[in-house]
Amino acid sequence: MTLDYEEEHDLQLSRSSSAAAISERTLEECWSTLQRVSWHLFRCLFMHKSAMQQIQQQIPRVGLATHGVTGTPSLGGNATPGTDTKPHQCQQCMKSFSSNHQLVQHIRVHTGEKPYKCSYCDRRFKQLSHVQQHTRLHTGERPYKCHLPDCGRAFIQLSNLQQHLRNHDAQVERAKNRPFHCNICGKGFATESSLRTHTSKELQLHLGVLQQHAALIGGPNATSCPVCHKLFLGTEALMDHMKHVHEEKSPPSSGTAATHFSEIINCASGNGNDNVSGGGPIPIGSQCTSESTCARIPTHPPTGSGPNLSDSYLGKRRTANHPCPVCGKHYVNEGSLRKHLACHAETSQLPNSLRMWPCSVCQAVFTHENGLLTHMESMRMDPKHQFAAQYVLSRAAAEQRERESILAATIAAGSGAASGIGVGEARNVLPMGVTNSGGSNSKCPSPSANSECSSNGRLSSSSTSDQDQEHDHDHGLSETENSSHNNISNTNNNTLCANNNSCNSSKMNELRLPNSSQYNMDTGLHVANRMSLMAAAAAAVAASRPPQDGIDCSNVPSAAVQAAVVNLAAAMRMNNPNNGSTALVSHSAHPHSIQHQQHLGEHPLPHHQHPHNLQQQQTPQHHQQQLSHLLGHGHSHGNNSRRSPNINVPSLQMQNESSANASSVAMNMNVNMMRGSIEPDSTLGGMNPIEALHHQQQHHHQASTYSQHAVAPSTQQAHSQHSHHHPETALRMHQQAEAILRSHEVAFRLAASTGVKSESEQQQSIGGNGNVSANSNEQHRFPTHQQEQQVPSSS
DNA sequence: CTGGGGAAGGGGCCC
DNA sequence: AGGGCCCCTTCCCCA
Repeated sequence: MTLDYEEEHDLQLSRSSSAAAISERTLEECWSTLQRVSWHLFRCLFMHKSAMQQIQQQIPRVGLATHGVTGTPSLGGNATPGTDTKPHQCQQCMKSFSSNHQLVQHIRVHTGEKPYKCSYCDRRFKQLSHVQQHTRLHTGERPYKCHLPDCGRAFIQLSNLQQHLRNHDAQVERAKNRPFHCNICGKGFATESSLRTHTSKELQLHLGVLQQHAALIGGPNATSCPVCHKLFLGTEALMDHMKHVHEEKSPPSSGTAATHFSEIINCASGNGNDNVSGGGPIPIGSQCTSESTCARIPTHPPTGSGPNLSDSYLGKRRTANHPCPVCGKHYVNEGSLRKHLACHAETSQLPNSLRMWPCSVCQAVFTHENGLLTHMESMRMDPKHQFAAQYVLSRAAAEQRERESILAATIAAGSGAASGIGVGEARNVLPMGVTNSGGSNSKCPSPSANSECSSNGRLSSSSTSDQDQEHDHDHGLSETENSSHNNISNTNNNTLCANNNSCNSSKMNELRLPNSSQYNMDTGLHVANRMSLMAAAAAAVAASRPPQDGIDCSNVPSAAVQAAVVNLAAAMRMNNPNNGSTALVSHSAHPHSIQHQQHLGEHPLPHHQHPHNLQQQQTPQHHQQQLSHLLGHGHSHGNNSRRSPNINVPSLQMQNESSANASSVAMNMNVNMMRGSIEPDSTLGGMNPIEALHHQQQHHHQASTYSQHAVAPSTQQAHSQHSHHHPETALRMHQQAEAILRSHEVAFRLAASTGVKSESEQQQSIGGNGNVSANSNEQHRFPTHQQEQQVPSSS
């Protein structure tokens, strides 16, 4: 070995003489020489002596090779290290190849030669096959297709397909390794404990969002099931639902949802006391003081501000770096922050001055309607935006027509009312400027307008069963664009969309004067104007009837009282969750109805069954229960004429303050949501004024489909009065509503005693409000001439 | 940060 | 011997 080293040393010394000429060589030659020397040193150290001796014989030739890269083997036929079948060695990297062809190809790695040029672009390649492969980019050829069902992806390179298939396998494998699936989001988990951990978080998230949603549409006592999103009045009913429905139906792995939900409910109740009997809503983002319960419930990442429900959803993909100046919660963008600011009285004015027009598909938020329209116009060819764009743009066009017709109708109606307009005349003006002639549904130019979720681009119909809910969840999450947050938004959207009919009038008001503070006042005036028209029409109805039962004609309700009646009906309609909630839980059957059906031994209705059918099955006791929770005591139910004297007016006073506050919150929060477009009420023809009003108010709710983002804790009343910003204003409105209620008491007594209508007739018209309203609702969704003709005449 | 797809490049093998 | 094909790895980008 020593000899070998000496020999090698001599070799290097002998080269040192030639090294004097290094300066004359190119750097490349130096590098090549260095590589060769290094390689020989390597061989001196690790190879057998005999081999080394052989190498020494070869060294002079190697060392003297000028460029070291030749088409002929420089080391001889079997001198290639490690193998005898690769005689062709690269003199640069000393790699050996079995053929000169391979060596030449390899040498291009060093030389950078790219002899093959793409015929479509300027790219050049070292191998012809690479050019051919690259050419597929230009030709669009994707010869390698995934054979798996529901995939069908195609690839330019086979290796990419193979990798894709491996991904498929990996997904299946992951699914196998994660048999515990979350009932809410569908995610899989390897262990039940991890599922429980996740479920707790998920329930908190959903609970918050859904609670906002529930409060918005169902009043302060309403709450939603985080699993199936059904709406309940009070947590007691919800817990009962969770216990009986999801505990029983759920597989063992998902049964934890109900358990955890109970924990969270108790946790959210504050002190650990069973506050559920109170039926109060769970405070959004409330801090739990019950350590015994909360210790088992994982909390959200420590943001310093407690569980932030919205943040957690949004934060999955984006950074929440827009802090709320009031509570410190962080939001991912300014739009989200704006919406949140409406929650705080201190900043509630701000969002109104910065009202938003969010795209229901992407996260874009615009400060002007034109921005949204432009966005939709530009994105209408985008598959994701296609439906929403069509919907928004068509509605924008409809709104324009609507504004014109409103103006004309208001003028005409005002003059008509002043001169004692008849019912038939009123009919022509009451439906918000849309005459009852023709009967064609001109208000929904978009095919998606009838869909309940078109604003979101998701046109799936509502679902009733829990299975459908799960299905919806699964698909919602399978869409990568639809994060959990979006999923919730969809839920809200579904709910609100189905209630679309009730939102339209306010939406129309909003659209008339969309941007100024004057808008609110004018909105109220416009409402009042409509109310007066309604009252005039109602008065005409009453006047057209002869006095009965010896009632003095002087006691016949005056137009003002009739107006109060109508206004009350409006207030009741707005406040009563039954009207909306039948559709509020659009994607699921009305929970109360289902409960009631279950009590009656009936089967839950299929999801396509219209809500009004469910509503019809509600019991008066059920209404009474709801009345105790909601500001709007009355409901235009068939039995209303009997129950109206029992309206608990004082309770209104009790709830005024909270309702006013809530309404001030909701009004701000819902401005965005209320930006739903108008759907002209062409189907209202043939209704009496009250029916028409109910119908309009249903549209008022329905209009909320337009936007999906704003979900705020609010009362239903606040929802109905969203256009008023100040709590004082809301309070005044409530006081006025109270006065109206009192007037209504009188009016209804009069109406009942005078027999303006038989009870059966009232069930069809007023009392059967649910029926008629729902019919109108259904007409709205599936308008036909026949349906219009089926509307019972009020006179 | 992670997963997935697109694309390029290097090397082996067959004909 | 050389063209062509295939496999594999790696890098980059995007959601």
